[in-house]
Amino acid sequence: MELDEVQQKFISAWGAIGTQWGINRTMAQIHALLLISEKSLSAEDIMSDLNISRGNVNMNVRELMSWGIVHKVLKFGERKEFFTAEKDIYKTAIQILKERRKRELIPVLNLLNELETENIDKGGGEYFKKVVGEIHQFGDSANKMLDKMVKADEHWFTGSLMKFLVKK
Amino acid sequence: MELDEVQQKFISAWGAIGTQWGINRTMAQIHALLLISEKSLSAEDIMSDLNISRGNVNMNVRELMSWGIVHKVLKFGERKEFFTAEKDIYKTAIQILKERRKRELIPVLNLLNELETENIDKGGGEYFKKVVGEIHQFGDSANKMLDKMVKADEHWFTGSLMKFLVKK
DNA sequence: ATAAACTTTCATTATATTTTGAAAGTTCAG
DNA sequence: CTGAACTTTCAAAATATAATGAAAGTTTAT
Repeated sequence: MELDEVQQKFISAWGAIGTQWGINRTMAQIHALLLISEKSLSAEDIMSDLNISRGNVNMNVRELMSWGIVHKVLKFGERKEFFTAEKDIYKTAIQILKERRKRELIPVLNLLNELETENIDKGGGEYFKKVVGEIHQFGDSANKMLDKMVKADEHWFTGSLMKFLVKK
Repeated sequence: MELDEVQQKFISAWGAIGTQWGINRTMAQIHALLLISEKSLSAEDIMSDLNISRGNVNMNVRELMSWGIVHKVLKFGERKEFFTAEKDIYKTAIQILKERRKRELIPVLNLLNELETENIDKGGGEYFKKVVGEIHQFGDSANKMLDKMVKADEHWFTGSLMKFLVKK
C-alpha cells in the first residue's frame, strides 16, 4: 500500500502520542498503520510502509500482540503471516487499561503492601506511613474501578458512564 | 534528611513507574521525595538526598511545578527557595488528568479535525475516514468525561463514582 | 531428507534522552 | 553600588533506548 500524506500524518501523530505515554514510537506507528489498513498486512508490508527493518517489525508486532490489540491473521494458501489491529477503538482502550492494570497497578499495590509492613517492622516514620497509606488507598480504589470498567460491556463507556458523568 | 531503606525503595519504585508512563525517572523521584517529606525541601536537600546535580534539580522541579503538583514555599527570613508536593493524592491525580487533557488530548482532537478535513479535500479513502471518525468520537467522549471529572469536587472520585461503579 | 520461505534472535550501531557542572544571570542586604 | 547567595541556562558528556541486519532457527511442500 502506498500511504498518502494524510495517512502519513496520522501515523506520525500516533507515534508522537505514544511516546508521551511511554510507548515506543515505532510500536505506536505500526499500530496506527494497522488501524487504518483495511486489509491485514505482512511483516514486509509494514517494513516498506514505515521504512523499518525486519527485526524491528517483528519485535514491535509481537509486543502489540502481547497487549492484545493486534492479531495474527492466517490467509488460506499463504505461508506468510499477516497482522491486523483491533478496529473497535473502545475495545482497544479497554484492553490497554486491562493490561496496564495487570502489569503496572497490581505490582505497585503489592509493593505498597510490602513497604507498609517493612516500615512498621523497622519502626519507620509516622508521616511516611500516612502518605503511603493514602496512596495505597487511592490505588485500591483505582484498581476496583478499573476492574469494573474492564469487566463491563464494551458500550458501557459511552453509555452509562457518560450519562452518569453528564447528568449532575 | 537521611533517607532510610524503605523510603529509598519507595522513591525508586515511583521513579520506575513514572518511566513506564513517559515521565522522566528523576522527575518522578523528586516528586516521591517531596511526597514523603513532611517539611519542604531546598534544591540542596534534593541534590544530596537523590545524589543529582543542581541543574537537574532545577529543571525537574520546574517541570513538576508546571504540572501543578509541586509548589514553591518561601520561608520567612530565608533566602533559599523550598519545595513541597501536593499531599492530597486525589488532587494530584486530578491535576495530572487535567494537564494531560490540556497538553495531549486537546491537540490530538484538533489534529483529528484537520485530518478529517484534509482527507475530504483530497478525496481520500472511505476506510480512513471511518477509522479516524471513530477515534475522534472516542476522543470527544473521553474529553467530555475528563472535563466533568476535573471540575467535580475532590472526593467525587472515591465518592459517587465508586458507588456508581460498584453498584451494578 | 531437502531446500525454499519464512520468522526470530541478538550483538552491534544509531538515536534519543537525561545529566552534569561551570558560567551567566538574578536578587538582595548592607 | 557591591558582592555574596542563590537560581537558571545550556553545551558537552553520559546514559538509556531503539533499530539494524546477518545469522540462526523454524516450518512446510515436495
